[in-house]
Amino acid sequence: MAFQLFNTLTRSVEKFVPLDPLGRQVGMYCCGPTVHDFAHIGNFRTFVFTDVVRRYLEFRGFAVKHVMNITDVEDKIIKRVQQRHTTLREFTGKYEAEFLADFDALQCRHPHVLPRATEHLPEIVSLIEKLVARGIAYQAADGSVYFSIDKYRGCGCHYGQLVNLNFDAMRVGERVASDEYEKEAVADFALWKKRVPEDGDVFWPSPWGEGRPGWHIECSAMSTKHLGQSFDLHLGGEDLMFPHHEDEIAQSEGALAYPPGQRFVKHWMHGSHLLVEGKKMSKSLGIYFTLRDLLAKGFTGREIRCLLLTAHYRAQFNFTMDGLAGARASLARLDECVGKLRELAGAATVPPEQGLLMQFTKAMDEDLNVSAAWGAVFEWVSEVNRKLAANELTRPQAAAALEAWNRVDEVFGLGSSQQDAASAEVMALVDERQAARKAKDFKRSDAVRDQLKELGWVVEDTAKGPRLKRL
RNA sequence: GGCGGAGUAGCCAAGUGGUAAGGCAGGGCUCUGCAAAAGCCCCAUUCGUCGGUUCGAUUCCGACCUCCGCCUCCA
Repeated sequence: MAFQLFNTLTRSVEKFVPLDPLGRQVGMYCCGPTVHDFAHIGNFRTFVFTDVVRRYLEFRGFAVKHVMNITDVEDKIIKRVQQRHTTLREFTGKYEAEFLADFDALQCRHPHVLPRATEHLPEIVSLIEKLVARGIAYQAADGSVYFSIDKYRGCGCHYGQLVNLNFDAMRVGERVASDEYEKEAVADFALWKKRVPEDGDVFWPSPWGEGRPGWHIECSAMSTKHLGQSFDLHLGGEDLMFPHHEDEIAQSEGALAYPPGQRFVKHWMHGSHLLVEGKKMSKSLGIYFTLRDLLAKGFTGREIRCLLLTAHYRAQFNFTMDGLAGARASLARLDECVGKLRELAGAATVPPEQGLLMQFTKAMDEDLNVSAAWGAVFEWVSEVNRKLAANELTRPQAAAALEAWNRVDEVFGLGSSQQDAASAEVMALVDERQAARKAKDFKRSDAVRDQLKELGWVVEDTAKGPRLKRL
């Protein structure tokens, strides 16, 4: 069985083979957040996707170095810093902290390196210098430095690796009036933006005068600094394919001397976008959620993560409240089964049961087919439940099954539900209900059960006595 | 206009040239004082529409319809 991933460069599913000759180290770069506001659920779909890629690589035995940038200087950021009369550092620091709190709530593993654009000015400037030296970048009359796609192509480089481009047929100037720029060609993009009054004190010195870096260049500078000039995986949302990632390739392959056959990134992956309640997300129409909106509605990070994990990353996914309720119900079924296994398994340590792991691996090996993987998990749940009901599971078997689930959950990252301990008051009610049941005072015992329900607890009568569950 | 993706039960969602995984919701039964949980059973003769290829297509080909994404700083 081979581990295969879709590669945007070839538009096909390919066997994943790392650059490392030993086949062990994997360098992975993910385009991180622009910290100008709370991130929304669409952003988090992408981050959960990248988290699963990383976790599955680790599950497969690769030693992953995961780098995710923080874009902490950009047009919107600067505008808001001015509006709020604050400093760049203070403003971006707040949203970066909020982002990481959300990241934690969704149980995403932290990247090993979280580089910030503003902390990589020397690397950025040096990369632009290389491009200028090679004649691929030029300083325009407006003082900004641009990347010349014509010159780049003149060097024998290929622009348009991720998307099929036809500049003649493009609707130029749809979003940005082309006459605002003094670029040689509309497709050229900014590497260094000259300081303007609206920038306030957000600027850095450079050989081309004071200014700030363009957007794309930071990712080229930071990824190659932390992962080397060639690395295995680069991930992001589908909207980043063009121009962001295409420009990253151009900057990197234009500036750095790549030996024949070697390139900037071996494998590009892009996550598809999200619809909310069947509609495109729109801030102006209020069709979007931040994570805190959903937490405020009483959903947990793991429920949201679970829902985001139900669809394949390249398929458009419709995020709905109904879906969240469904995720909650299926998690409850899973938790119930795992909880029973845990009770039976005790502290026994045994190797994991292979059946589930084989089915799971088979599904995930095919470009992270999470739906098929869930299918395997729930078939396993049914089987475990059947054996538990028939009393056919020995302690070591339960421990082996539990261990298999734990391995699967290293990838899904759902963990256990938060069960806080019952208070003395609750325990007293449970005892009172037991006494009433013993005396066959069922009216009283049902009343106590309702009381417990109001306190947020469900009591289940099992062969081993009452069992409490959080509502 | 250019390029790309998708249409599978009430909802979400896999999949295959040989007759449709799984989850949620729903119905019946068993267990239970009653519940809950769990088990058992039922729940798409059908995969956007129309043609074509084939012994056979949801799966391949063509046309059409619908939805979605990118087209210069949006995950």
